[in-house]
Amino acid sequence: MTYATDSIRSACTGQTVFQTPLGPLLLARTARGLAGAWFEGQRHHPPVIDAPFLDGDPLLTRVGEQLHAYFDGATKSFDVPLDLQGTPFQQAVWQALLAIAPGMTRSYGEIARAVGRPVAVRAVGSAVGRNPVSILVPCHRVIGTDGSLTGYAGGIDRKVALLRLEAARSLTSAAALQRALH
Amino acid sequence: MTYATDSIRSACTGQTVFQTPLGPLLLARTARGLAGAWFEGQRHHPPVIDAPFLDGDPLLTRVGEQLHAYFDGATKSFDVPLDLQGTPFQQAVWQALLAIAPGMTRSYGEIARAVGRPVAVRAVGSAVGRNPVSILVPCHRVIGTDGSLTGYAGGIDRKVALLRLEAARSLTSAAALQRALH
DNA sequence: TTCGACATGTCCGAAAACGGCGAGTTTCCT
DNA sequence: AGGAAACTCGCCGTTTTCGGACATGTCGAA
Repeated sequence: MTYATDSIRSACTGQTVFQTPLGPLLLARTARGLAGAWFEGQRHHPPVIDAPFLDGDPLLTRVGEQLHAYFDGATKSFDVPLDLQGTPFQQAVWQALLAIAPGMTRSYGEIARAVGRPVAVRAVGSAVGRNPVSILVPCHRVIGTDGSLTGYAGGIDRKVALLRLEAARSLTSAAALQRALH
Repeated sequence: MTYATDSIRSACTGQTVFQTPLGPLLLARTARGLAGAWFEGQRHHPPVIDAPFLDGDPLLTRVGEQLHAYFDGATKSFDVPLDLQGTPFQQAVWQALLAIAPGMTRSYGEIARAVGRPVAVRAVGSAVGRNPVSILVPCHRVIGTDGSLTGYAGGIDRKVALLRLEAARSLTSAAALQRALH
């Protein structure tokens, strides 16, 4: 059975679209928490979510508010229950992402070591790329060891924008930004 | 005793040939309705029909008119009494075919489930292939689950032509056409 | 009577392909 | 000499693809 993609599609109980400065963001929830946040046209974006569009859903509304504050620069952290659907390995990786503080970055190798699979670097790359909840699970804070941005399911441009927004100040990310901006 | 073929051959009271854009179509009737419509050289085409060739038969004439309208794109549905000779299983399958609306397609598995024999998929394939009344009983609207056209007693080309004529718009049939046309 | 051939679909295991990497080497510039 | 870019290759979880086995009704041929 296919883990993430299919199980998300069927488990969701509601969805809505939130407008961000980086384009529309599709939010999807399950009974237990936020399960998806994909940019329009994002890679690995589920084609369809089998769930009704909700306008006044408390959880989704709260996510919207926090996203608003985030893009305003008022805050950099989120506080909503997440329901991340994925394989055990993916879960571990995504949890590791949640431990990266705003303004900081980690390399794929560091994440690999953090989850106890020091050599599974490339697999970490895959898992990071399949993060179902953009922004809140900060997959954009993972960059190459040499500081290159390497990739982002929503497009490198959005990755740059998010890192700039968080005013990343660590040495590596400074170098990364420099590279990304030429 | 052999079911369909023989019983059709002997029960028929008249026949005629109708010219279509896809080649000559042999029409055969019984006392109760249209019993056969085979393309030239079609698989399972009865070698000979023991019935006189009729020119002015009301039923056959009516079928001809409706076929004319069908190939002109003026209509996609037919309204003539059918007398389908076959086993109970075949009857059930052919009835299921009649329930497929023009422009839609079904998979062999869906038909199998529709007749209450979810695992008799392969038998459904046989039964569909032995449909005695081409076009009016829309066996051309049955395709593989993966969208492949798989087969047609009158030749895949004719199946493609019929589906195109009906401007099938469902996703599966779109994929099917794409495959068929390479 | 028996047997084989069909206009398929599902399930399962195996194998191959595919990445949001990184370390090491080579190449090609000052 | 140095050092940055280009290239190679191994790493690994996940996904996709592929092949085989099985189930089913009917008909024609041995």
